[in-house]
Amino acid sequence: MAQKDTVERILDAAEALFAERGFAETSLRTITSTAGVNLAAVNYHFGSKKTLIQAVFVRFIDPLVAELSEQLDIVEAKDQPDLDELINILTQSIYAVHGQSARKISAFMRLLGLAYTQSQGHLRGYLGERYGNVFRRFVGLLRPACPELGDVDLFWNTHFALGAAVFSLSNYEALSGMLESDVGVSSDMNSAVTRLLTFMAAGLQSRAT
Amino acid sequence: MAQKDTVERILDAAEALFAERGFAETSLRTITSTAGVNLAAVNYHFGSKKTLIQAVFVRFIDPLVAELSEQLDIVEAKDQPDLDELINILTQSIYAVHGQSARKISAFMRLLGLAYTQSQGHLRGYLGERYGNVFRRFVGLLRPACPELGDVDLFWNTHFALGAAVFSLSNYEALSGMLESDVGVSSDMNSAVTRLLTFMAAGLQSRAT
DNA sequence: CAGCGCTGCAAACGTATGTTTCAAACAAAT
DNA sequence: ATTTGTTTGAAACATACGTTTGCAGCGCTG
Repeated sequence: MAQKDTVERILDAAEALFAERGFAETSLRTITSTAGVNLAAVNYHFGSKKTLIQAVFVRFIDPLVAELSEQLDIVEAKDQPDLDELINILTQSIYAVHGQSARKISAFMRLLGLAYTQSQGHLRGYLGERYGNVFRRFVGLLRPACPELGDVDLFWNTHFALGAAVFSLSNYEALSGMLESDVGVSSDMNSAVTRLLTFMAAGLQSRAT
Repeated sequence: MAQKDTVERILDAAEALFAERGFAETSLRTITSTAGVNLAAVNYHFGSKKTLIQAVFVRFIDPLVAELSEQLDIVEAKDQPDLDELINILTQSIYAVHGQSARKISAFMRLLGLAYTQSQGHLRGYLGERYGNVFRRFVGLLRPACPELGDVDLFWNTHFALGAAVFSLSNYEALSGMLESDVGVSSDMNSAVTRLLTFMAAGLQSRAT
């Protein structure tokens, strides 16, 4: 075929549109006309809108956890990695799979945030079941890297850090606009990510008194 | 009237439903039937769904910003407050206005998150115009409390911290469920908030090398 | 009492949504 | 070349949405 497969074109369009507007705000007609395919193609190939949403997530998370899992294999064979190494592994896995462009990373984070907030249960449960073990493996390596933290501290700090990343990067465009108008400084995403990683590392090691 | 005013009942229902499902996922019919009022009442009293959304935000942010502004008046008259004091002022203002129940705080944070993510421009612009000055006042006090940070560091760290708070508290119910099933520890929101504040304080003072 | 402004109600309007249908086009295999 | 299974296409379906309408009830004021 001269042009990409219908299934992939639908997934491409849906991924971009979901990221920028959310699930409910994105109609199948918008998706199919953006993708240049017939309306019925979604229900033919995916069954329903709900399963299309799941397919979008599977396609964009699967390679990431595969990459991350490989990196964890490598690092587990060596000495216990420290916190910076672990954060670096996570960051580099994301870059390796999804690239470094601000738009791509922003969309990635927005979808991640949607998985937590916009799901009426079905999506979060599905993703937790599918990717929970890799996540737990990562936390398992995180534990000895933060020796003074208990399991509860570690759990919360991890999600605080996740929240900082999801929120700031998924709204990166709006925030960098604010930065420009309020502080008068233009920003590039690389430096924002660097600051974010510093913030996360500092926060992750903190412990309530 | 024996029961609350129609306008208030609509706002109550809309606030709760928006918080738990988002804007697009909440229909006017659901709102009005939850509130026990007629469908047309929304358009009669508020004009449209869009302006109802704005009204919900105004009602729940206005008292908070007023309280916070008062506290900033008090603290500005004294010596320069340190970081912990400033964070404490913010936390106590939220508690003072919205109470400390997990459900209320969770709804508060979820709405705050929606204002950033789900707005197609109209809401974020509206809120920025209405509350921007108080926010800038707070950041102005934050600056001397973090003397080694430049304006750009401060801007990003502030939003990282905001993200950590919004993400973790708006998903508090789901996260505490995960904590219970994964770590086997039941959690109360107060201790989670304590940990969050520690995380935020540590992250806020961090600086990229 | 008559008139007026405000609120509540049931019903309808027009539009957009997700989904289904069924025939046509296509590719691959016999 | 014909058949078979798969994929597209245009159209329709049923439902849900935000909004508007017209009327009935109410408490006022003159």
